[in-house]
Amino acid sequence: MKQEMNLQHVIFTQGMDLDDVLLNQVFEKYEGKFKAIADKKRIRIMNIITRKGEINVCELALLMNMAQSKLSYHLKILLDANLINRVIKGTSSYYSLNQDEVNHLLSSELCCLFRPTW
Amino acid sequence: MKQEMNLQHVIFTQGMDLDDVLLNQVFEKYEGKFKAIADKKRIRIMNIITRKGEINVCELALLMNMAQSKLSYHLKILLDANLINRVIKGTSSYYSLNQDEVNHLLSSELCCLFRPTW
DNA sequence: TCGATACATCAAAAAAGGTTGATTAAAACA
DNA sequence: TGTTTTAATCAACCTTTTTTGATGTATCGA
Repeated sequence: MKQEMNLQHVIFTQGMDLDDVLLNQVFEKYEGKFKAIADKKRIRIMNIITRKGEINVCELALLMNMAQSKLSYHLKILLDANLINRVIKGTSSYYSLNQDEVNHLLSSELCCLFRPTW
Repeated sequence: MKQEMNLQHVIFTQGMDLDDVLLNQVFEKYEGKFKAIADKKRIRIMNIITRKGEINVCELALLMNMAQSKLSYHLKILLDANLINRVIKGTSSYYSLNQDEVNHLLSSELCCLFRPTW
């Protein structure tokens, strides 16, 4: 998912000026964030995390009615996109929303879906 | 991409209360919009359209350095998600940004990428 | 009417993403 | 130390999305 600075990238960026290269990096950054959020299961996960404030995989699996491995897969995608945070306590992983990141990404209306105050 | 009101859907929504069903519809709606924008080529298309105000496929193909059929494919995805508008003039299709939709979806910072005033 | 232009659409192939069940690893506790 | 709990990871499989090159359709000008 994440674009490496590989040969293809180098070839692609030849003949582009600096502005274009920088702009392209911005596009790639947002592509990653939007890909993470572009899934109704993951939107629902974020919504539940928001309402619970903090939740572990076990409890989330029950609420989502979803197998643990599948959940871990989706949580990793959200975590890699920096949309959620993880804190490990004992054998459990507790996840919470990265409110700042979400606020900087989504419209204020949309953020309602991911705000504890409702 | 678009979820139909099929048997699976009906089974899925059994045992959920009305709030859950409605919330799920919201999640599906945003899944669609985010999927459309979760691609750096399409983000770049939107950015170019924004700066040009209005542009046809031919000119866009030159600027993007992209085959016409591929471009039509991506434009259709953005159009279906209601993120851009199309007006047909003669044999040409002119595309422009759906500013309202974008504003309701993205943070004001992010909207900068899709505002003519820069 | 006969090309030429502009664009959408199609079917097949390739690439990316998601699911599944099993395995691994680390902490907790008897 | 042996067992249980929690969650991450893996490989095989399946599904969805994207690319490709070709074809279809409508408009325009000669």
